[in-house]
Amino acid sequence: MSQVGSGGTADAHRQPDADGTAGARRVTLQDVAARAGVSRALVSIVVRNAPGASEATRARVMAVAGDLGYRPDVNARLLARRRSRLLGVTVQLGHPFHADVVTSLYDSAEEQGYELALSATGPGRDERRAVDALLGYRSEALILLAGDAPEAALAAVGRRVPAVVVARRVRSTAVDVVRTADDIGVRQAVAHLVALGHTAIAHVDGGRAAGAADRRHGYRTAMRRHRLAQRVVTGGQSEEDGARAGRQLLDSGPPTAVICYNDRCAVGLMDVLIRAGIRVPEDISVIGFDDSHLARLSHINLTTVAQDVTEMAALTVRRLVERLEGSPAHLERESVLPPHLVIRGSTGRLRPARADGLRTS
Amino acid sequence: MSQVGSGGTADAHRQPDADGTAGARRVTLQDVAARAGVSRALVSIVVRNAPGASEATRARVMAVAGDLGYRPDVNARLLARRRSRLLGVTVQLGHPFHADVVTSLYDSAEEQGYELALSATGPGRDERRAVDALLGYRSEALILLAGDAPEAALAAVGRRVPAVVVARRVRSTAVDVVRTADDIGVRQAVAHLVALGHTAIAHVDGGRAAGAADRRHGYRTAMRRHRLAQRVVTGGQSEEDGARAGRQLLDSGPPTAVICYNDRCAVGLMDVLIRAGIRVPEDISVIGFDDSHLARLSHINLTTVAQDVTEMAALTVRRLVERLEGSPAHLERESVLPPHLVIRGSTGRLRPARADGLRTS
DNA sequence: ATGAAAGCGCTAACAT
DNA sequence: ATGTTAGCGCTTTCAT
Repeated sequence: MSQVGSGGTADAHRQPDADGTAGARRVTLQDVAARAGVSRALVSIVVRNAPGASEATRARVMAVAGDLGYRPDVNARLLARRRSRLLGVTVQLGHPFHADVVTSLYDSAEEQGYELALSATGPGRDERRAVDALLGYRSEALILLAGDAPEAALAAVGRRVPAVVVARRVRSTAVDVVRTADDIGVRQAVAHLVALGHTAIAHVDGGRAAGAADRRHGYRTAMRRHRLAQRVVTGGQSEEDGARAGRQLLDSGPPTAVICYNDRCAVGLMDVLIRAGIRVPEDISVIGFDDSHLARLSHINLTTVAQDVTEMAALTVRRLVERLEGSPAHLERESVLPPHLVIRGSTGRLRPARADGLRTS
Repeated sequence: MSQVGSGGTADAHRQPDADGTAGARRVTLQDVAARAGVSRALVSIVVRNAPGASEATRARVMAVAGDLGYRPDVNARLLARRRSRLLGVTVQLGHPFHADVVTSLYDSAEEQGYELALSATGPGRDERRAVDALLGYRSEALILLAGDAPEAALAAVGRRVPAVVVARRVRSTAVDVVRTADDIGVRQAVAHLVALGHTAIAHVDGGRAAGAADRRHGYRTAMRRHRLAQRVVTGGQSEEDGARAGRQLLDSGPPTAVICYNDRCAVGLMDVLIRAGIRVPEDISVIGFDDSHLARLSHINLTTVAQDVTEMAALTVRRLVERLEGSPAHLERESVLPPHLVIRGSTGRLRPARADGLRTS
């Protein structure tokens, strides 16, 4: 209550610019203890809501703490505690799927009484750097989401601390893996398209991206089973990659349906196609992967293979916690979750005759 | 010394799953010191690369540290140091502009010898929570990027620790602000369109989002100056908002040019327009804001108002460092950076006659 | 129920 | 150049 505005009991009210420098001395446990007339240990008990303090003291201490604007120092806490209860996460900034996963991770972690430490990868900052930072923060375990470290590096990490690699296949047994059955997802996508009457189904793959090999394999297998001609175009994980593939498809005569490595790729592809006058889904059906928020946008309305993000996050955290707390219920290192197809508006029944093909501007 | 582990130089090589639980005991300074036969202080000096150790010792200690896989504990370091040199950042995951800013912040911070702590906001996790986490980590100063906290809360934060709000206007003098001259950006956009012959220029605004009011105001002012009729449509900061606005524009007869609150909004709008058979830029010109990587995608190729992200990041960090280190060169609390228009392919000269308008499907 | 004391892993004077 | 000694802010036995 006292924290909101400018008034209150005023200790917290400071003038950072009065002296130019903002010597914001931290309010410590000691301060609270002194003011409340008790020992630090007792204050510790109270603020942690641990047993061992009378209601009266509890109330008084809490009041003082609030008054002073006391905020526990997480670091000191970690240092003093045997355990840090910190889970480190490497994430690729600006990647919708990662954003979704992290959001779920926050929930799962909190549920289990753990905190999350984030470290971003990006241009000039690879997963290795991110991992180093996380380890330096005393993360007890790592969640590798960024996906751009070589397998050997991942294995090395797994040998130091419990780690789970999310949404990526890894051979090494040094790390746990929680991923989606990518091949099955693509298989479902193919089946859906076949049921709609499509036969000319292309796959814009993800190149060397996480899961790309499996998705490609799933496509090949499914097409073979349906006795259909395969057509794989090199794509990638970004919109730009999808756009490039789209242009290539345009040049070489587009199929009637495309399954893309992921939603971002599909969006890039669709953009190029639509700008060329090809209608989705009337002229061509498009399927993405991830069911990220991109796919759900009303105007995109993309049929896509959904990964069960919530379950992946929950499983990831549970797995790590089990390892950390020594109750290895799961002995297998790999969990493969089934995906499911979310049918939206970007796929449709094959029209006997193509409307008008390209509209030459 | 007996604690080092299982002997040999291969101490770092562990089998986390041998016993089910991964009791990964940390390698401490003490361990290295014992093994190298020197004091902890000396090891500390060496690993920090601080002056006060002979080359010989330095080499030996480093070798041992490498052998043991020693990794300094950032927390303990922070706790022991007078200063933490940690800058906390609230960021909205999955927001392209934020991703760009954070990337630059990492660079600027490193340059100044500071580290970044990230805390994400998202569904079920507001900026307040993120700030709490950051403060708990002992951040010496805060960089508020997420932008969804009420002003009063921001002011409260600024009163506790040096803070700069990025890319958002704030009245309170309790926080520093580094932002772009949003109104000027939009003014440049209008000028560009007018030069191309446009007169029916609409603005899809950002509602209550950061900077939206200024951009709206810039639009109104510019249009008034050019003696053009104003048309403001409610938008928002996401693709979805842009799409909605696009549909509205479609219903009520589209203008010949649109200036959007940001790139994401512009992309959503364009998608809807293009799907309706309207060509960009032949039939309608579209301008975004931010020059995020979205705008640079080859198929989007969006004319947009660029914010100087690099400079914003540098300024933000410098400002904070100045306050922290007591050299308040800048007394003003607010820095407003000039934006500049990046002309790409989504804007073009007005065609005298409209091609064919909507293509009724 | 409360307090005293011993660390957690590190840095920073201050000796030597 | 190297070692000693205090802490940093907190948790945790162990007494009282």
